Parts: sequence; C-alpha cells; structure tokens
Amino acid sequence: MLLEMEENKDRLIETLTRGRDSAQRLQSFLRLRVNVDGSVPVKDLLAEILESFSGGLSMLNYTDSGEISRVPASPTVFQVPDVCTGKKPAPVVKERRGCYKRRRTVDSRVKISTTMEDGYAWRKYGQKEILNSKFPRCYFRCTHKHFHGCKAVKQVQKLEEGESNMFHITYFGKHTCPSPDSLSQQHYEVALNLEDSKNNNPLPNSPSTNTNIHTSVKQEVDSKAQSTDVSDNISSGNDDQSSSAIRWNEVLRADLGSCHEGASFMRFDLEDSSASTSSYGYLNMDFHFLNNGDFLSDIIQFDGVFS
DNA sequence: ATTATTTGACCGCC
DNA sequence: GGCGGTCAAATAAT
Repeated sequence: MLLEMEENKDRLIETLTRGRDSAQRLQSFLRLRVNVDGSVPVKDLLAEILESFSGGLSMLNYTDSGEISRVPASPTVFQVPDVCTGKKPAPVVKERRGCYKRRRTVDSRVKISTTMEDGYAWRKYGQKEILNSKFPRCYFRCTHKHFHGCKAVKQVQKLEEGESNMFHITYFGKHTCPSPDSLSQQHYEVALNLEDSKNNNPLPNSPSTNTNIHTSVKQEVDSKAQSTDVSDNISSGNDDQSSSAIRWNEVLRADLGSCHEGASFMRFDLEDSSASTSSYGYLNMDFHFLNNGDFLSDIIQFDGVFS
C-alpha cells in the first residue's frame, strides 16, 4: 500500500518534471522569437506554465537534483569551526552518510565523442568498475557545485570498440553556473575542403565564397549553450587531391541563428592555427529536434568570408 | 597551503 | 547479496 503510493508519487513527479522541462525548453527556443508581431503574449503564457510545474514539484518537496528531499531522521548537528582555535572539533561519532538514490535516466543526454572535454570544468568524484565492461566508469560533477550550486554531473566511460579511443559520455542535470567564457578556451577543429581552391592559395579572398559543402556529418548541438561542438571533419564531396584544406583549430564564437525545425544557420567566427587570419562563416543547417530537447543538425551548406 | 584525484567504504535499489 | 552511484579520507599535484 505504502509502496504503491510511493510509486504513484514517483510517476507524478516524473510527469511534472517532464512538463516543466518541456516548458523550459520551449521558453529558451522561443526566447528570440516571442511576440515578434506583438500579437500573442507567448512569453507570459510560458512563464505561467513553468511556474505551475515548478510549484507543483516544490509542493511535493522535489528538488532539482532528481531526489525527493528528505527530512533527516534525526536532527542534524552542524559542527562549526572553533572561533578561538580555528580548528574543527573532532567528530564525536562517524556521521551516517546521506541517502543516495539511483540516478534517473529520463533527463540524461548521451554523447559519443573522441574527447572528454566539453568546455566545462569538471571534478572527478568517483570511478567504478562496471560489470562486463573493460574500462571503468568515471564520475564527474561540475567544479562550481559549491559556488553556484551547479548540479550538472557527467559519467564517462571509454568504449571498447576497436582502438578508436571513443568515450561514451552521459550528462545529467543542467549547468546553473555561468557557461564557459567563450568557445576559444577549448580546442575545436574545423577542416574545410574547398572546391574552388585549385590554385595554391588556401584562403579564397573573395567574400561569400560558396563552397557547397555537402556532408553527412551529424552534429550534436547543445541547445542551452547555443554553441556547438565541432569535432568532426567537414569534407566536400569532391575528393580532388589538389584541393587544399584549411584547418581551423579555434572556433572563437558560434552563434545560433533562428532555431526551428528545418533550415537554419549558425555563424562561426574562426581563427586559424597560426592566428594570422580570422574569418567568419555561416553553416546552413537542417535541424531535427529530439524528444529530450537536444537537436541534431545536418550541415547543408557553408558560406564563408575569409581574410 | 590549497585544490584535485584516487580509492575503499558506504548506501539504495533491484 | 550484488551492482552501481556517491562520499570522504588519504594522497598527489600545484
């Protein structure tokens, strides 16, 4: 009986969480587009929906960490450092640890990547041998957990397939801390094979060089950060050996343009590895939204201005 | 001295 | 009882 009630409560929380998160995502997607014509107060409506879900969840004492908050079984006594000596009092009895709950997979996002880096600062807090897995699973939390109460967590496990050095990364929770200053702090690599660079000049200097890059590259785009992890090579269908490649090791900025199902664009500000040139380009993309709020995009065309 | 990582213990869930 | 997620003391790195 009691168990059944708990299960119902869990389901209710799950449903409310899903509703709230969906509203949240819708809000961020529409942030740039609401009330363009001033006709519908979409923004207000969304805020109200969001408030309803959040209010419902807080009535159930549900916290964002994915756990139902508990009243401690016995009053907790906090030990404050002794003002006179500056020393912490020795623990009288070894404190019983808090309750753990198995992580829900509903709010997780999975990413397969050649690198564990994603621009955020993570702190490792555990490692575990996983049954039938060759490599251990590593557990990371956001470094700013204590400063900003950021609850973002990720699990990283090296994939066994071949010697490809791929990582299976699962993210839980969203960052509430400030996002990384800019993408320039990270190592991003964009390789462009230009069709029209038959002469030895690897940098076409005419504006709006339309390179017509057709590619099957799939990219995962973090909808919240409105930035992209460009870790795959973008190659043209033209495999002409004489076509030289520009290798950009930094994407200084990546701004997402209008964001909706179908064609959209993303602007990149680029700097090459020698930092001697800087350019920008537009990647025209085809977006496909996923149920969890992430979206995939096909790059359908690149228009660049090089200097 | 401070901060990050390692690693065995602890804990909840199946 | 076993598994996987987390904690926290010990240790390493800065």
